[in-house]
Parts: sequence; structure tokens; C-alpha cells
Amino acid sequence: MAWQALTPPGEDFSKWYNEVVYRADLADQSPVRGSIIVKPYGYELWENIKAGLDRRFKATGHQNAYFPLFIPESFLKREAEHVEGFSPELAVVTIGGGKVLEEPYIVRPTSETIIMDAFHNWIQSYRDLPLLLNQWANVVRWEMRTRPFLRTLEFLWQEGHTAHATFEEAEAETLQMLDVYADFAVNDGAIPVIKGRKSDQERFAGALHTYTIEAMMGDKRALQSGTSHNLGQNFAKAFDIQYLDRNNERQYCWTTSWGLSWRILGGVVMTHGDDKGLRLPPKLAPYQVVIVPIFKNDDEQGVVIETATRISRELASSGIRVHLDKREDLSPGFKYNYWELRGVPVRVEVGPKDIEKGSVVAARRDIPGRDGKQFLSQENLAAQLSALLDEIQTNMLRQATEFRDANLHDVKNYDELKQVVQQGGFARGWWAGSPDDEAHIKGETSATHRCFPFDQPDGTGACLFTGKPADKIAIFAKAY
RNA sequence: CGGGGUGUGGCGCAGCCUGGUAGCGCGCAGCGAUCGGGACGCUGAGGUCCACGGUUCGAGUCCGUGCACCCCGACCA
Repeated sequence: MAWQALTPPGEDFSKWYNEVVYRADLADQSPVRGSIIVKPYGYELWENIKAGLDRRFKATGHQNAYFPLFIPESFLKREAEHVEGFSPELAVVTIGGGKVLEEPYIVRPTSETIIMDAFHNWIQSYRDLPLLLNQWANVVRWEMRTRPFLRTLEFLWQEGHTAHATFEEAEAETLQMLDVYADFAVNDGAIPVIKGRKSDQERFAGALHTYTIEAMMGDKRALQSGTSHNLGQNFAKAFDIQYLDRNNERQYCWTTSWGLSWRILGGVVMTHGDDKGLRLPPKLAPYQVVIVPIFKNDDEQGVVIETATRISRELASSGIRVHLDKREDLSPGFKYNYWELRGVPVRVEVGPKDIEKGSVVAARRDIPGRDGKQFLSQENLAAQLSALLDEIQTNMLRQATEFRDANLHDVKNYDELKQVVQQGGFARGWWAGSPDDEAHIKGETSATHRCFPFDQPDGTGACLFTGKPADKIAIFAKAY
């Protein structure tokens, strides 16, 4: 009994999160402050996230490209708001090859500027539009305080950058990509998200509009899980991206950018995890099924391993990501806990009794204890498990949605907002406040304006803070 | 950048107050036993005690300086 139980999430969510990330082999601490090593299991999870997104990007007409890690310092300065927003957190290279550089290079915190510089060269005609690119890359932001995956000095993400002929097209693109993010989060990540628009206070440095998907974590705090920006003509003007329209007139482009990082991986952990560790949605899980063989002696071991291997091959050939845990000297109970910590959606147990009966035991991670266990026939097992995985995916989304809805409260006034924030959860109410009002609320409650949800009620109401007439509702919550 | 904490085998820690050149648990290796919810036994490998300077016959321990990392806040994907 020397193993150490996880800190229960209800006791100290932050501590629980750190323990899960490290103990479930997602990541390791690195010698570099605020930077993590992503271990194979965590990286495979990220690869599945990438695959789900990349497929959607391609389906909406985008192509991948790759731009340099280093950006000339002067590029950042071309868009005033942009440089102001990012300069506090830049890493700057001043020496290369032992020589002081004439112009320092910025290690990209985001790539708008260097990509817009290329767009300047690439776009001449309306026939060149729209230009729809995406880049998978690492970026660096020198953050004060870091947390694995949620905020690291260096992180992996994708950043889409597009240029369009009109505001309407750029706006449509911005909203389309937000839909893509939401579709991915909901259907692959089983994370219910609220789509909305950021307040001016919270929008991206240099953007006209920033749209966001906001998710509720297991501690009822909000996680901004992906953002999509309509950059208007701000960057097009700063980088002189002009095209000749059908009437042979020069026009500035309208550009967008949209990004989603490995933070979403932290979101998966914090949305679904429980006191036994990770719970991974089947669509993202590196292993969807793990097979634990059970035997008492060499005779049993022979036949059990043989059967388990056969089943494993059958499942793999049906496209199920399966792993057979053949490790010896480890008891089944140990393996159950081991794989539960790592969030594998389904555990299949194969023992002598199962072989007698032609069955297996299937235990689902989303339903704890005996309730989640059932016997399945070895006949047609792949189809049965595929159906079970679908059911788990659906159930996890349902559980997360119920939790989110149960902690999303409508508030009429500031007192109610404070109460909601204090007990944990999202506070939703009419809002007509100023940036100063937002700052005031943040100062007093540490809750921030998360978004104006797209889903708006009819009519108008009194602002929860100022009492002034408001035509929009907003959501406030403590956020990561 | 403000506040707090910690640096001792791979990990978690004790030892420091009351100086006498290292110990526990886990993990790891070998053998055996066990295996339907984290069982076990025996044997073994593994440490310039964060760095530098000082006090001392002698420093993990006392003093000074520095560095690093973690946690809590303000800033952010």
C-alpha cells in the first residue's frame, strides 16, 4: 500500500491537475522554467487533437504552410496595438553566431506580422483571394506564471491566417473557424463550449473582433479554448496588403487569424478528469481499449495471452486503437489503476473464465465501479466495442454539459454575480458596462468578462452592474 | 514584479535547532512467490547533500553571497 492516491480534485483542483498531468505520463518538468517536456502518451493525445483539427481545416479549404521562427523586430512594431499587446512577453535574440545582430530577432509569439509580410508579396489581384493558410508551430510568450499545457513559455498550436476581398468575407471566415473549433471541441473533445464575442477589453491586440469558445472546467472556472479574430484592415494597412479589384482599383485586404493551442489538452484533462485520473474521450484517446490478461499459472498464461493477442489483432484491424498490457509481475488490479489514471475509455479483461465462456469483461472509464462493467461475447467484439466507444463519447459530452449547465446561472445584479462567482460557476446577465466597469468587477471578484454569447435572448434588460438599459447578455467567470 | 516555499540517490522526504563526511519510503535490477481491483519475500545497484566564499581540527548541518525551481497574486492562448 505504498502508492500515493491522487489529491482529490474537490480538495485542491490545481494540485490534482498537476499530479494528473505528470503521473498520467502526459508531460514532465523540464530544466527550462515554465517549459514542459511532452511525453509520448501526451504527445499522441496532441497528435489526435491535431488530426481532428487539421482534417477540418482542409475540409474548409485551408492549406498548411510554415513560416520562420524568428521575426525581425521591426515587423512587430508596424501594428501599434499589436506590439503594445505583445512586447511585455517577447523573447528576443540579439546574438547569432557569436555576433551582435544588426536587427534583433523576435522569437514569434504569434505570426501575424511575418505572414502578413509574405501576403504583401503574394497578393496582387482579387484573383489571389481568398488566401487561406494555416501553420502548425511552436510559439514563445514569456509568461510570468506558468502551468503545464495551460500556460507555458513555449507552446504548440496552430494559427490560421487568411486574407479576403471584403469585410463580409473576412467576418464569415472568422465565424466559420470558430464553428470549426466548437465542432471539434464538442464532437471530438466532448467539451461543451459557449461561442461568443470578446469584449473590447479582452480582444486580441490588433483585432477588430475576437470570437471565442469558452468551456467550463471541473472547478467551474472558464477556459478560453480557442479564438478567432477578424483583424479588419489593420494588418493589411500596416503591411500594405493591397489588391486590384475587378474595376482595376486598389483595395486593402481584410484579414483574419485564429488559433488553438495545446491548452485544449489541459481542457480535456480538466473537463473530464476525476479522482482516479484522466478520462479521455474515445475520439482523442491514444488507446481506446486496453486489454488486461488475467491468469494464475503458466498454463493459464499461455492460453490467455493467446486469446488476448488474437482479440487485440481483431480490434486493431477494425481500426480500434488497442493496447495489450502483457507486462508480467504486475497484478491485474495494479493495471486497472494504471490505465484508469491514463484515462483509457474501455478496459477489456480476458481471463480463464472468459475463455471458457467465450466472453470478455468490458469496463468503461466513464462509469465507475461495477455499473460500468459488462460481459461481452468474443463474437463480433470489435463492433460491440465500437458501439460502446461511441456511447462513451456521447455520455462524456452529456456529463460535461449537465455539469456546465448546472453551474451556469443567470444573474440580475452585482450581488448575484458575486455570489455565483464565489460559489463557482458562470454568471450570465445583461451587460452594458464600460471597460472600467469590467476592471472593477475583476478587481473585486477576480471574475472576467468571458464573452457576449452568440445565443442571446430577445429584448433588452437592465445591466447587472450599472442598471443601464442593455441589449446583450454577457458571461462572467473566473478564468484560467 | 510583489508574497511564500524548496534545493540531500530517478521520485517523495528525514537529518540541520544541539557540527563528527548520509538515512527512510517508493521506484529500479536479479531471483522466488503472487495474479478477476494497487499483496509479498530475499538480494542488490544508485548520492561531489544547488553553487561559491567564510567560521572550524572537522560543515548536509553554522554565517554570507549568488543561482535555480515550485506555489500564491497582478498580465496572458
